[in-house]
Amino acid sequence: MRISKEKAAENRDRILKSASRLMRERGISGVGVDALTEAAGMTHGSLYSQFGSKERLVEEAVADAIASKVQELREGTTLGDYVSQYLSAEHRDDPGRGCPFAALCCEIRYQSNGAREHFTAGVKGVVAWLSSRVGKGSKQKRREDQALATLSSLVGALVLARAVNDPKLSDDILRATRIGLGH
Amino acid sequence: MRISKEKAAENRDRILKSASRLMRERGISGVGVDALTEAAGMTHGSLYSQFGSKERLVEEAVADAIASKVQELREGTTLGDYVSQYLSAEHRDDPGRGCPFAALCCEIRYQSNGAREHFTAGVKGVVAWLSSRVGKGSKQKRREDQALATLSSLVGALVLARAVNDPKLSDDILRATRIGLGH
DNA sequence: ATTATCTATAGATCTATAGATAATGC
DNA sequence: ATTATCTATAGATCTATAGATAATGC
Repeated sequence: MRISKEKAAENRDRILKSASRLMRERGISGVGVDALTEAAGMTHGSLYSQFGSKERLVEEAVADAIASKVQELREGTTLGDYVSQYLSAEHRDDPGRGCPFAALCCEIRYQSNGAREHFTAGVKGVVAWLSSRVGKGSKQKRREDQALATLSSLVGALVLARAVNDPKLSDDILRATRIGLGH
Repeated sequence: MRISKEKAAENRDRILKSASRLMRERGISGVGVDALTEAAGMTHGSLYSQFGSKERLVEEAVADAIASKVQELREGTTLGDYVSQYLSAEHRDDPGRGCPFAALCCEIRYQSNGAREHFTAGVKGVVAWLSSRVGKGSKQKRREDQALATLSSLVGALVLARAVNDPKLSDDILRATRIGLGH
């Protein structure tokens, strides 16, 4: 049952998109090759012909997740929009389509150099984006520091809001951090 | 080869302490029952007589890790001390003895209710501690919000500093967040 | 002829249990 | 007699590979 080049490329992309979502929902070590390919409607064999190993799929999926989130930013998002969307209950409750930094920040330490490289490049990209909208009028250096501190707040708040058991505490973390960032 | 009650209690504690450290170093799903007991000088069989399951050991180890970190706080630590120690290169490079929130925040979602409960209670405890030293003179509500935002910044910065591949970026995240918190 | 996918399976690892062992605790 | 530990092993799951299949692409 050989498949056309076009169809094969589609299948590859479907595995990549499923992986990108499942990794964020269940963690990288929490999802096996069976689950990854089954979600794309295939058996695990095709993962190996398309990517060679789980490790390489993870690398591509990390890059893809970050790229598609950065894509969303490009179209004239303001800092205020970004912060309030980032620290919303909707974002907290939908990790699969949410920020890859928040979803993968703890696990990325145990991954391949390639995956960590993509993650790091992604952080630099978002920090650059934030730098251009934060602390208007300040010096370049000061703005980059503010961007780094802002990203830390955002990621920390989201991750903690997802971690705790108590819905009120979770809401409070998001709201208090929003206020702390001036939104 | 039965062991005295005293010795058995010591063994139990040694498993607990190893688990508390290994979980933070390698992640909960990154460490198996063999590694957990071997680090305490025993075979995996004793884990089951002492704790019944990995799940219950994890619950106790989460509670123990948090309790021993809170212990460190009690003795007249200032907010400034806490922040600069928290955001230090030493803390970043020694997760096994570091903050359990930063180490486990992403994985705790997948754990038992018991483990999440201990985590959540720990967060509340540290938030209360921070509330009493933050924004002197402000109203109670405002101080709690500041405490929540501070904890988000701390955890986010540490987790990101550990995640990225680039040592300079990692240092910058810690430094910029320290400045952002006014230290 | 090439190759994307599937099926079957290998080999490693992971959690858990059963039964044996031997010193403690009564 | 009780019980903490060890050893052996079950059973599940995980990553990866080999070989068969069958439609594409030349």
